[in-house]
Amino acid sequence: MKKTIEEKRKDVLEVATKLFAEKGYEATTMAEIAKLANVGFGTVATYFENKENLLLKCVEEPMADFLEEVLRFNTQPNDYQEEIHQMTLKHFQLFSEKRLYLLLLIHVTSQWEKYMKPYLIANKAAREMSDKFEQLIQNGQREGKLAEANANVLAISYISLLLGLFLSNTDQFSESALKLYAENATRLFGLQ
Amino acid sequence: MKKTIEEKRKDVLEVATKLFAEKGYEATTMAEIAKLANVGFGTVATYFENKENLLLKCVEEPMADFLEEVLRFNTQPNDYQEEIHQMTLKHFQLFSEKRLYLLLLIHVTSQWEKYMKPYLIANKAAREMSDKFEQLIQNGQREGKLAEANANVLAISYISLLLGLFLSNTDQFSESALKLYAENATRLFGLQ
Amino acid sequence: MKKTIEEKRKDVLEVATKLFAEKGYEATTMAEIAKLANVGFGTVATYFENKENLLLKCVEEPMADFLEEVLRFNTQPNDYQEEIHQMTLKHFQLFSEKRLYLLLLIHVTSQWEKYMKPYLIANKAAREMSDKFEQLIQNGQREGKLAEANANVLAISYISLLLGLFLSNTDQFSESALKLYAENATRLFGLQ
Amino acid sequence: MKKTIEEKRKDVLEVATKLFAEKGYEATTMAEIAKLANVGFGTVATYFENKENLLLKCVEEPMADFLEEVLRFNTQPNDYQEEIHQMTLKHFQLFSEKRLYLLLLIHVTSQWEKYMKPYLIANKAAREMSDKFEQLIQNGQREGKLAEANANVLAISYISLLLGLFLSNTDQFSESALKLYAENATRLFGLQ
DNA sequence: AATGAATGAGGCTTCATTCAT
DNA sequence: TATGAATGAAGCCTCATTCAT
Repeated sequence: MKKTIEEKRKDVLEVATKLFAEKGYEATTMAEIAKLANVGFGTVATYFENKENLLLKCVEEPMADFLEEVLRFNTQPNDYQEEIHQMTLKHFQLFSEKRLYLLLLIHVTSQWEKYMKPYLIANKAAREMSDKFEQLIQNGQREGKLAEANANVLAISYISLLLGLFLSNTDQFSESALKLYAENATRLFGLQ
Repeated sequence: MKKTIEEKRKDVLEVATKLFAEKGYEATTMAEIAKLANVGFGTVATYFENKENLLLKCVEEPMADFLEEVLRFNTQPNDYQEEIHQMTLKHFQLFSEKRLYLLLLIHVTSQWEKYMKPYLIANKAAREMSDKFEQLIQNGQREGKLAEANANVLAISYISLLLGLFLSNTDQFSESALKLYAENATRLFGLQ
Repeated sequence: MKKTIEEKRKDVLEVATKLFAEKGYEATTMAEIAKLANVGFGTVATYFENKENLLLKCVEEPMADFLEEVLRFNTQPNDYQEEIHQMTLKHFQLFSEKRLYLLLLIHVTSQWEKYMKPYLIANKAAREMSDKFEQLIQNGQREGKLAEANANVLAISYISLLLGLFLSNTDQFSESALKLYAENATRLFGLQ
Repeated sequence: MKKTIEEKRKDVLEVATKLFAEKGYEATTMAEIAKLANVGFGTVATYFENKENLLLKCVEEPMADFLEEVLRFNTQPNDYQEEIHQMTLKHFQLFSEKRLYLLLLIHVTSQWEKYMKPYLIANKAAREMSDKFEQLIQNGQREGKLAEANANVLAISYISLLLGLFLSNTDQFSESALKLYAENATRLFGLQ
């Protein structure tokens, strides 16, 4: 039973993302990607032109869905406590699930001069997140529901906490552990 | 005026740390390190045997001092509010100052299978930090001064926030910005 | 008109054998082999993995045919005089023709600790030769046709004479010279 | 108790000869020689200028004594049988003892284009040996004591047998084994 | 005289890319 | 369209040599 082109292309992207994230871009070879994706290694070149472009696609293509999920919260909820609880839990679950993708984003970010195009994509997304968090925070502060901290600082701290947690821990978190971390994070916002 | 061996060795270590952190281990060439450190490139090999060992020394040698500074806080202070305020400010300043070193630690951690020896060093340090933070938190909780969260979760969240902040932001923070972030972080502990 | 893979592989092996034999393994560069074999120098790596393995193949692959030719004599002939005359002539011609291969064998033998795998192959062949010569000698002695020397000593002396002649003389022997040396060697066996 | 310069120089030469012979010229490092000779490695350069010249001295200096010993036989003896018996035994003992030196000579001979100067020395010696053997043989033939073979062929065969034996056998021969081989070799001359 | 720190040329190897099938 | 044989650029490392002490 042969796979469609679209399926094979996706296999390659997934394998590449995993390897780029775990071993780094330079240390990952095209041959290794091809092998783990069960395609001939000329095929990878056919699909993605070259290695650099493959990295770009690894960063680019999942971004829309990822960002959409991250930003799926209400900046003017009736109940800030409830909204933020749900949001943090969602984020911790999502970031845990997409850990490899985040690792990849950090890689391209920390070497932004080399990976300019992927970096710009990652950076734009980070700003969008930060902006929407700020809105939520400012709205909550205006209604006296959230701590009176600098909204930008708080937003960036929140993102940093999320990233730092999944980047510096190599092993998976259980569902219950994620819940604990999510609840803990709400304190940043001045809740509880 | 010639530099001593010790000075040149230190130059090499500093340059290597910077490049490994910014560009990644694989993407950094020995020739580049040598050039920026103003030594012939056989000299790097003379000092450090090989690239892998150079990485190890970059991680290993600064660790003792770094760890000592990070752990320089009192786990049973009279005034928890004051102690934690000072501690967080100290940590944000220190992590900002040692940003490159932290980047390097994250690199080896995120690819721990490849960089086993450096990873073990980084990991041991992380556990020591986490342990001492936990002690502080548990003591504070026993006296009713800190939030009743799981101490381990809180400690790891605090470290994650610190790491995440300096890893995902490529530019320097001003002294006043650091102060804001530090104060903001105290909320994690349930202060203010 | 393009060469087949098999032809190119053989070209590389021949060039490598020649250079390894004439200049020594260490002094021969992969680039030199590739150039003389008219292939790109990555190609040599594609065919043979690495230099060490190339040496192994140079020793290994021609051995079966070579050994078969060397051992093509009758250990119980009717006419020992005739058989040994023909055998020695054959051997001197063969060793002259395969001079480069023999040089290579001596190289790996004289540095056996470094070239373990090729050495074992060469050594096994040497023992097979020696064994079959001994049989011939013992049979001839039993029938009173050959000198009453220690058979093992005689066999090894014969091989040594063959090897020594072609190793220590850098230039080619003419057909008539070979005949002279061959006849001369029969005296070792106590003939004539 | 410090060694004299002359003693240290000799140590270096001996170590170098051993290593050049066993591992080959290219595979032997100056550092290794210096270490085994218990001198600093700049010292080797001070004594011998450079590696190439060290090789030359390894070949050159022992040659006079060696040649003198090899040529110490009478080309017009009263008893050819006796003289040749004694000569062969002497040669087999000497070549066994100087096996490393002979290996070295073969090395430089088989790569004569690279090691021109050492090669010329070795070659000149070989011709001197061959010439004196020829004289002995021709004299013996004239008196009807030796086989009527081509004297040059016989001389070269004899040298070849000696060289081949010690080059292709990696292990030491016992005194009694040497005696067997020596006696066996006399048959080449038509004795016994 | 003796040493070894510093150096960079050159080799082996890896690997992204090209191209003919 | 999919493949992998062929290629050579570039990196790490080894090591002979130089030179200041």
